[in-house]
Amino acid sequence: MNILDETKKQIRESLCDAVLAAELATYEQIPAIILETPRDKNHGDYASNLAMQLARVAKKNPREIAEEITKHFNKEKASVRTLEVAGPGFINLFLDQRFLRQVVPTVLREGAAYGRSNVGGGTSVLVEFVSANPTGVLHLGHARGAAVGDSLCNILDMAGYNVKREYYINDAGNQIDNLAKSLEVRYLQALGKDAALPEDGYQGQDIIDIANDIAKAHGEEFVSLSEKERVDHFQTLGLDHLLKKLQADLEDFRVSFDTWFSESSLYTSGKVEETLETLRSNGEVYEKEGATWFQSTRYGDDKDRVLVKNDGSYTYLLPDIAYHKDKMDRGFDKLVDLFGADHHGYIARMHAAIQALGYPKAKLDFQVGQNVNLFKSGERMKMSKRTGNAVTMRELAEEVGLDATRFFFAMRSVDTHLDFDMDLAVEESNENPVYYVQYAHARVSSLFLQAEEKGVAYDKSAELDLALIDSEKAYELLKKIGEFPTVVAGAAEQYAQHRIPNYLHELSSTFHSYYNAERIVDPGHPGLTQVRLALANATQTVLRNGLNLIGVQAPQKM
RNA sequence: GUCCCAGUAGCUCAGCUGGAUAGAGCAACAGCCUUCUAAGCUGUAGGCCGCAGGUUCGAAUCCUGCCUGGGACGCCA
Repeated sequence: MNILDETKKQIRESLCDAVLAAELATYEQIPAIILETPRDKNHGDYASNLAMQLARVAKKNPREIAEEITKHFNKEKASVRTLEVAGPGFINLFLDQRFLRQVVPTVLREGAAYGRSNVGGGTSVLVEFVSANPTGVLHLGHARGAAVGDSLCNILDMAGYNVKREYYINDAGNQIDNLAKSLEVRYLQALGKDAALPEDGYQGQDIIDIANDIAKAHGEEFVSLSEKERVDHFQTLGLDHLLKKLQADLEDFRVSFDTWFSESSLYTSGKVEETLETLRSNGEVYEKEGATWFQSTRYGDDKDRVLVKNDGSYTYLLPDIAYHKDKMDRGFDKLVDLFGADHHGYIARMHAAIQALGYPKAKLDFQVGQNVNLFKSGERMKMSKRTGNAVTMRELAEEVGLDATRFFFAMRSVDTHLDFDMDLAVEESNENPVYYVQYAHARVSSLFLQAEEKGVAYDKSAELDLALIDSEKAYELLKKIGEFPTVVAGAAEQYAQHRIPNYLHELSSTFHSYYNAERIVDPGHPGLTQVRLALANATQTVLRNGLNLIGVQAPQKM
């Protein structure tokens, strides 16, 4: 429990007590008390609309009610300095801000753990994200998914959820066969033999590179194998290579997964069959026109879906259902799927599927990342996987910088379309908000150096005279720092990772303002210097903790 | 035609599940460095919150209908 939340809770209780004392309503009649943070400082630190909500019950006008509540309110207990009745009946509460000073020792004590809360209550969550087809390159959309998903997981973790990250590998089906065949052809070509790429084969240079490597290492070793053996072999080799590359790309993007789940393992373990049988015995499927259909319309889908085609093979949906069944059976309290807008039609059918299997719909949440458009030299870059023309995740990070890329993706709500202007990000990089936040962090480090040079080095174990903190700017900063755990908790509950960058920007702004208003390192006043450095240190800790959540570095120097 | 997302300052976006005079960054304008990092600070200007109804004490926020832009609607994945 953090200081701000505790104070708010205390205020709510005091308001409740005041209503009862004034005999305005019974306990049962009192609604959930909402404390707003007014935009305008003249309206206090918090404002409550309680009087307006009680107008009906008490049969009095809201202003009158507000006056009554104010009269019976216990100010000392709730750290409230004054109360005012304003507007149509708002009760504005002005805090005795001195309680905020406790934020400093709290942050210094908790350090990297400051911001943790237990709103998650240990709920286990499996977040699946990226899950790009291994035969393609990670492009912009995946970069967004990777940045958002990873940030979200970090946030969930800090808010007391038990998080696991998973990548679902589509290593079964046509695309992989195709990969194997393409690789085989390139291998034969590398050996100077005559072979033609299948019509829908993979054109990419990476396939050629892999084939050349294999040819170099193994020579003609595989030529004598039967075609089937050869293709199988190339499938394993190719996949292995692609996965390693994928993993490396993601690691370099500061994203790592707890599990890499193989689609083909669902076939070998018999889980695909098993899922189909379960659906069948639950009476959720029927046969029509030689195919097997899942009656997803029962659960609100637009139309029924084919699971087994009339040639006997499975559609992508069946293994995907089996995959979600497997995830459910692994005992997670919650599953989160994060993917691109092009798969949004998938939501209804997957929700239908898990219900048909007997799991509650609410256990599976979806986050849909809207499209990313890349602009370069004022022109929109067309995305194309096949021609290899798209800007890849790696290229983007290299050109723009990893910190800026991650911050940029994290700062936008996932469900908005995103225009990524590379020229702006590269050429005018100092205008990127990430630098503003990092600068605040580096500035604090610089303060410590200054203090040392001037003989008033920051002493972490020094006794702090917190009473020396007593300015409006300092209180604003303290309040902002105090909000951090609540911001993290809210971001977790709403899957709103973008609130973290926004918060960090606000915190930085508050700090820069404080920095300009008060001289922190002042050799003439060692005690004051210590307190102010402690406040700066607390700020820096929060900046660092927040940047960690979104995978951005916190530099000591810029 | 159906479904999803978006529409808020010139541009890019916030707006904490319904609150008071709608915010930030960039761009524009005016100030602030012999003193801790000017990648900073202070101030000014800039708005029919797509449009029209509805719900109520109160709507950018919730409901309905339209308009515009993006995406999805396969026995592809």
